[in-house]
Amino acid sequence: MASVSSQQQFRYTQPPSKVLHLRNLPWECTEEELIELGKPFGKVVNTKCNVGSNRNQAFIEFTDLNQAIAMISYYASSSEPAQVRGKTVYLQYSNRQEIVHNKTAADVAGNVLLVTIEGEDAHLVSIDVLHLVFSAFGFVHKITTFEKTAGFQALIQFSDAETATSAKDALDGRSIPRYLLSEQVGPCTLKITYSGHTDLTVKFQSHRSRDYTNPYLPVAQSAIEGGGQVMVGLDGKRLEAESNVLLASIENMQYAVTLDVLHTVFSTFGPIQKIAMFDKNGALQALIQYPDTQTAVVAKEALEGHCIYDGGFCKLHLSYSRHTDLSIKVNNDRSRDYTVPITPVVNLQPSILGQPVPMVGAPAQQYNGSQYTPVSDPAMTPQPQAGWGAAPPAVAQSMPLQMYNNVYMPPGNMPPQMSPGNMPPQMPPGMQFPNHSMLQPTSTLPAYGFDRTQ
DNA sequence: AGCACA
Repeated sequence: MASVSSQQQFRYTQPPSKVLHLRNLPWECTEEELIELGKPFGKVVNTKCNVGSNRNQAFIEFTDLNQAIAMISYYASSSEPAQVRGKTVYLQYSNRQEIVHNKTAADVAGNVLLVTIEGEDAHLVSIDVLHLVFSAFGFVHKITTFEKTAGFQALIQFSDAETATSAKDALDGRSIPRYLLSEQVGPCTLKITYSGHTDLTVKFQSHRSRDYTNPYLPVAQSAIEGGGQVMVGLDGKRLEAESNVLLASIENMQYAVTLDVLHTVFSTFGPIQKIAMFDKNGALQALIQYPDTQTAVVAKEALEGHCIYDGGFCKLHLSYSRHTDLSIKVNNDRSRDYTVPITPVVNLQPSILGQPVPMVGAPAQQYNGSQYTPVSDPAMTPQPQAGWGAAPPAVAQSMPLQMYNNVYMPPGNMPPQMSPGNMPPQMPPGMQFPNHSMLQPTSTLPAYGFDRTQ
C-alpha cells in the first residue's frame, strides 16, 4: 500500500546518514548560511540548496557520519531550534548517503532565462510587459513565449550570463507588479531558471516572439490584429503592434510642413533613416523611419497629439506603420533617405522653397542629438513652437536615451526597494504631455514593487 | 513542514 511506504518515508527517525535534509528554509537560503549552520558540528563538504518545488529545502553533507549525528542529536534535545535568518529549520537524516549534483541546464548560468509565469491569468501577461520587466536589468535581445505543461513560459535572452543572473536573482519568485497588468488579471508570479539556449530563433515579431535586435524583421499578422492574445500596455489598454516606422498624419495644416520640419521635429528622439511624405484623402501624411522600434515608441508617445506650431496648427497624429524599411527611390522634397551619404537631390531648389535646406544629403551618422536644424526664415514660415524650435538643449540631447533609461533601465543591480531617485523623464522646455502619455507612469515604473509571494 | 530533472 502507498500509505505504508509514505509512513516509511516520513517516520520520525531516518537511518543515520552523513547527509542531512533541511526544510522550511527561508527563501533562497545560501550555501554559506548552510555551512555556518553545520560548522559547530563538523565540516560541511557539500551542500545543495533551493531544493523542492518551493525551493525551501536543502541538503548538507558532513565529512563523516558522527558529525551529522552530533548535529541531529544536539537539536533533538535543544530548546533552541536550528535557525536560518531567524526562521526555524527542521533537520533529519537524508534517505541518501551522499549529495549528488545533477547539474542541469537550469543550474548552469547562461544568458537566456526560462521564465515560468504562474497564476490563473498567466497567459494574459503580454510579451511587452515581460520585456518591460526584464529590460530593467539590461538590453533584452529576444523573447519567445509558449504554453507548456509547466504553464505559460518565456525565454528571455540577454547579452550575457551576468545580466541574466542579475535579473534572475532579483525577479525569481516575485510577482509582476499590479500596475503593469490590467485590472482583471490576477497575480502572476515569476519562477526563473537558466535555459540551455544561448541564442533564440525569432522569425517574426509577433504576440509570442520578439527580436529587439532586428527592427527589420517582418511583423506577423498575429501581432497586429487579435492573434488570440491582446497586447496590453502599462495602462492596461490595448497596444498597437510597435514598429520602427511611424505614420504621421497632420491635421489643421495651416502652414507648410516640409520634409525638413519633420526631420527636425522627429530627430529630437533619435536618428532618422528615412522620411516619405504623401497625400492621403487630401491630408498630408508621412512615414518616418527610425533605426529601431524603441526610438519610434518614444517619439510616438512624446509627439502624439502635439502641434508643430503654436495655436493648434499642424497637429500630429501618430500610429505605427506596418512598414519596417521604406523604399526611397529618389530624394526630393517629399522623400529622403538619410542613410545614403550622397544622393542626388531631385526637384529640390532651396530658392524655390524659400528656405535653406540644411539636411540635404546629410548622412544619418551626422546626427548627434544636439544638432538642431533651424527651420528657416521666420518671416516666411512660423517657427515651430518653443519645445521643438528653441535650440534644444542638453536636455533634448540626452532625452531619448534618458527617457529610455528611465523606462527600461533602473540602476544596475537594483535592490528590491530601489532608489527612490528615479525622476520622470525630462522633456524639452515648452513641451506638454497629455495625461494619457505612457511616459508618465515612468517614475513609479521600475521593478520596485515586486512582491514576493510567500 | 517532509528528500534532490519540474
